Amino acid sequence: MVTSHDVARLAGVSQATVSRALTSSSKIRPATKARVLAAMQELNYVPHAGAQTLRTRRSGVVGVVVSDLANPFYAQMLDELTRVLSLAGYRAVVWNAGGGSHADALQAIGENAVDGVIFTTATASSPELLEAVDRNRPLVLINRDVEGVACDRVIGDNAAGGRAVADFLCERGRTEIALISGPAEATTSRDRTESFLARMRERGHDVPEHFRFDGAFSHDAAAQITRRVMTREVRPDGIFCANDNMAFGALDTLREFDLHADDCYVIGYDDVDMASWASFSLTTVRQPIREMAATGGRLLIERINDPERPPQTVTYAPVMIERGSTAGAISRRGSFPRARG
Amino acid sequence: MVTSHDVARLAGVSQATVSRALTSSSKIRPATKARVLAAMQELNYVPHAGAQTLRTRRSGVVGVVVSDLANPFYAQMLDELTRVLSLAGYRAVVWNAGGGSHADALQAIGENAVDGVIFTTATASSPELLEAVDRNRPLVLINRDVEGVACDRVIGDNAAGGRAVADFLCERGRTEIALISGPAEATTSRDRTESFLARMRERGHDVPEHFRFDGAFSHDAAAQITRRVMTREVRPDGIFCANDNMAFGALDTLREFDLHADDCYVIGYDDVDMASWASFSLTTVRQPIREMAATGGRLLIERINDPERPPQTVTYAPVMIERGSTAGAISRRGSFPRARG
DNA sequence: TCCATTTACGCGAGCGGTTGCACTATCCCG
DNA sequence: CGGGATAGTGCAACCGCTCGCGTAAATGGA
Repeated sequence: MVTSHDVARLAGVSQATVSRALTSSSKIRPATKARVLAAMQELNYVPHAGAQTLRTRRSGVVGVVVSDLANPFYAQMLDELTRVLSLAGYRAVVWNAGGGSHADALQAIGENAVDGVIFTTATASSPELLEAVDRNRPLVLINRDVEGVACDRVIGDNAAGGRAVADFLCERGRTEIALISGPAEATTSRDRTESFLARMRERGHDVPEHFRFDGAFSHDAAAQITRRVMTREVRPDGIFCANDNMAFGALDTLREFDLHADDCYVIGYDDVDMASWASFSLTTVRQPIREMAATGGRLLIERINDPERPPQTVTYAPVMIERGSTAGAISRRGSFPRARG
Repeated sequence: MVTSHDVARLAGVSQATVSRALTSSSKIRPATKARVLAAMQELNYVPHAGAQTLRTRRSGVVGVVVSDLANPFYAQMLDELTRVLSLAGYRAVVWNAGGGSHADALQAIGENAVDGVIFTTATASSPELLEAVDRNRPLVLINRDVEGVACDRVIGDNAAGGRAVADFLCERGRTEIALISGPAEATTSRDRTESFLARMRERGHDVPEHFRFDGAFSHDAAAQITRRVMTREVRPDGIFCANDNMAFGALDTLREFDLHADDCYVIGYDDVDMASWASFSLTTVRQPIREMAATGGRLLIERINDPERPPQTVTYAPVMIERGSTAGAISRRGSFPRARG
């Protein structure tokens, strides 16, 4: 391995000067800097990241915690995050879902392996998280509102989104609605569904227990639930899914049964890219995923550079996007269910 | 920040002994180890990753280069990779696509910031890559066959897959085929399409120039191309897309036009999760994505632990998966949801 | 031309761990 | 009960880089 000493020897300067040629802050004569850089080039010198981290307490790495990359919402989020972070000169290490990824990420920040962490997972608080916040670790929560925790976050107004869906459905005369929510721990799902239910109740169209389901944010679970509910005696004329991924599952099942928007509206949440594909044409509530990701990245970097900055919360207003899955006349067109297995 | 010295003081041992309590290899009396661990616990001690890397020349991090997380193929690949790597005690840093990500990743390995790199991008060779291989850096290529480069790789037999598609189509009597290939640099696309074209020619059904397109692995580009080709005087009765993502685009357009498998088969490549969704029901060539990812992870770790191990190539045989997008006998049904532009 | 001021570079002390070596305490066996 | 082997711990030298301090060189003004 070639070190700064080797470069120094070749360039005829001290090792410290080699270091100065790298850190733009320190003063060095242009001529010598050029000589050093030439020597680096010749030797193919690359500074040792670990050594730099050890001295500077900066790793140039940030952690990103996602919960399921098979879910396009997280994939798009990560896509944008890696993009903006690398533009800002940071690398991104990714923790994927399951089990201990939160604790792992917080441990990594303790190890000085990462300069900060972005959580995109929608689960609630945890002792480790609170402790990390207490220690003033640079943390950003995207799409996850933990009350009373002083840290940066960027969120969509899920409660407003849920109400918008209720209003939309009622105004179209669809009031027999099935609700497929996400996992109980996910605050995003809770906010969306609770405000949805409250608004439906306000409007006099309470959603009965037997029309409420937990789809765990999963395509297959939602498809299954839809199958169950659409083969019942009393069927809904609309389904609200707490995210797009589940809505795709619902649409898949309806398509199997040869059912249409006429028969049953489907509404999702997030507006991932696929929602606009012709095969789905999904009515949904738009969250500006890429913008939220970019903002999250920005907030984290600002905080890394200024740990004393007061925490900020950036909120995005939801926007109903109307597409084919809620198009068509209000009246039902019979002839169902007709399952194909 | 609490260091091993602090722990040593509290536990009444030397700093070196604290270190020994961490590295399982070194000998230490169980009693003292327990005392040290207790002290660590009390002080919330976490070893400094950078310092460890500096001494041991191991970072416990591996790099993963992907080219587009909005493409579910890469998302699933990364999903599995992060899973197996974290199981093996490694963190994963992700480079995303565009421009310099290859060079960045190879630089990171030079910085000792990562112990190895997995490339999942299907582009051809590059000088930097060859140099890194020369230096015996731990590298694994997934889904990317660079000839004459001595490094580990895991690939699907793309040529066999392309031929299988040609045979499948011809045996069904579909011979007016449009081909939507990936970007020219992608060896995977080249292998699939060239062998496909060769086999079609062998069978006496040459694919004319005006039925060959470059869809750049992109959903929207493929949708666009399909729109163009299906509004011509002479239309194909089948479309072979070099990956599933483009096939979804083709299906979307066919659906807009209210066309069905009767009118035009669609075949993709990869068999991502979505391909089996009822809305697509896409006939495709299966690559065992998750298994390939797991194998790639394993190969990299083996090589990190034994740099002298001769490079291995693991090849997976392709499997045609037949679904609705090539089910000719099924009668037309009304399209749902009906697209509204 | 000479002195005061600025600028550029070398020196060396760490950053927080790991590990070879030396030393002591302990053990086993005759 | 004594001597050699062994296990457990401390000491100190690094790993490669950054940066404060001090000095030599360069600069500017009179």
